[in-house]
Amino acid sequence: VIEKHLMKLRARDEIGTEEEAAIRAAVAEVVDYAADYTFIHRGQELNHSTILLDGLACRYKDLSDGARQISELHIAGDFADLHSFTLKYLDHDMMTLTPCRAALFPHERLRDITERFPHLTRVYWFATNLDAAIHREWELSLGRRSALSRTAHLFCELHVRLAIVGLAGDAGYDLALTQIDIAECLGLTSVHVNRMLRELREMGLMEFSRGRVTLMNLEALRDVAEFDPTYLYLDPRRR
Amino acid sequence: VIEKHLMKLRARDEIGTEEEAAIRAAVAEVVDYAADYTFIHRGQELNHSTILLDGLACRYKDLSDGARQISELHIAGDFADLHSFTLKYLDHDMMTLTPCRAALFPHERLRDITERFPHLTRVYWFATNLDAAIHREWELSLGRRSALSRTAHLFCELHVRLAIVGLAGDAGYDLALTQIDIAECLGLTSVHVNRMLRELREMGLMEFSRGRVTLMNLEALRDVAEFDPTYLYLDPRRR
DNA sequence: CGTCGCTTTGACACCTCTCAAGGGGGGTGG
DNA sequence: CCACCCCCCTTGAGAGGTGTCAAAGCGACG
Repeated sequence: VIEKHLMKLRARDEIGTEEEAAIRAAVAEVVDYAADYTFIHRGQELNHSTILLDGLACRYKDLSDGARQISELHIAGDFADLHSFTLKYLDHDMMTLTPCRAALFPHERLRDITERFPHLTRVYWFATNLDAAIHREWELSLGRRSALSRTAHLFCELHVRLAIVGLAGDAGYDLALTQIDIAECLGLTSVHVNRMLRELREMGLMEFSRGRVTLMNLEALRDVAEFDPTYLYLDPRRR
Repeated sequence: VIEKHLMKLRARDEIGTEEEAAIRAAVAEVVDYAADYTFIHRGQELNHSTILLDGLACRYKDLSDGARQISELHIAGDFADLHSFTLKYLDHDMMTLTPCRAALFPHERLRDITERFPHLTRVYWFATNLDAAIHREWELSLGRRSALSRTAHLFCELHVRLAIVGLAGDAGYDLALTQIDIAECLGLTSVHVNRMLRELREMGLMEFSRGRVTLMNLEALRDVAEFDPTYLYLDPRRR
């Protein structure tokens, strides 16, 4: 069930067979969530972490006027809340955006892994640091990129991340998000996201329609976004 | 030399005497950097991490037109680039904003710690997750808070973080930043930061002048910022 | 005591938001 | 099977928040 998770880990480091066995053994339960279901509430005490097997989920925070900011999107294979292992409770909510299947990983077994597998511990530590790197890139987008560039950047990031787990090709990828969801990632309104998508389409770069992203000119799209995949750490110089 | 670092760790967890000794023993060297010195370049291979002993530093990324976004500020006691231990190279630059003193921590000794001290390993893993939590809060600021609220929020965060290491009191704190630096944290121009600071001053909330923050009405400032310190994880429910 | 960088202020431009209205598609119930 | 309905998408017009440009003031340092 966790093949995509292993694909993601192996894109950055080697995972031995004993380590793989330990990961597989740590899965306690597989659960299904409906779309738009908040499966972790801020402040809630947690004793397990969640690997996303299928579907799209996100971390988000909001303000008193209801404005919501998604701080990261999660795709199949992501350890969506691995950080809860050391944090014990989260500062944000986690929500599904589409129907999702997930594997639950008790913290107790993670702790076991940290005491028996130092290398695997570093691999998982790395995974949470990768989430932080994505946060930093989004801070750059939110703070300094124009709405058009920021929109292009999100689709470039998802293209790379989905390709790692076999869910994207050169032509494009499926992405069951609404323009409202995208607006909440980008710090824009859905009205403006709509205008930016139209502009990207009229520029001949990409199209997003009915849950499908069609890449018409990836290179030009990356230029608009100033997309540099360094922050996704696919160049494994480690160990 | 690392007293502030220990204060920061102990604000969130217990550190035993053996662990403290291991930390002290891991410091290889103490160095001084001038202000505005980029001490880590993106992509550069790293074999040590840096604890900030004194001064202010930051992580930043920039775009081709020169626009710069600071993704996190670091104060005395912070392990500024602990994440480089698992990442091996960084996706961003690190720069001093004031003259700084720093302790260098070879990755080799950190690896040693991860193999001998599972609890301390989790403490340091937690520390990198805390940085990610700060990134998420900044994403919320950059994406959804107004310029005024965002400005207020930064000063609330620094007040809490500096107080943990004994560098802030109820009256205020020293902060040797320029309005340009603040603008680069907030995704604004320095001109607009200046206007927001004037507004906060005229509202009787706080004043920032010549490297000194004076808190005139902290409660009201926090209201404007919608500041909730949960994301700084000062409520230790763990272990 | 001059210089250079930072701060402060004003006027104006522009990017993105707000508000509003109509269109479309898929699911659900009759 | 059809019709309705509810989201979501799309587009336009106008408002407003923040950026740009410019100039003067201030302060620290050599």
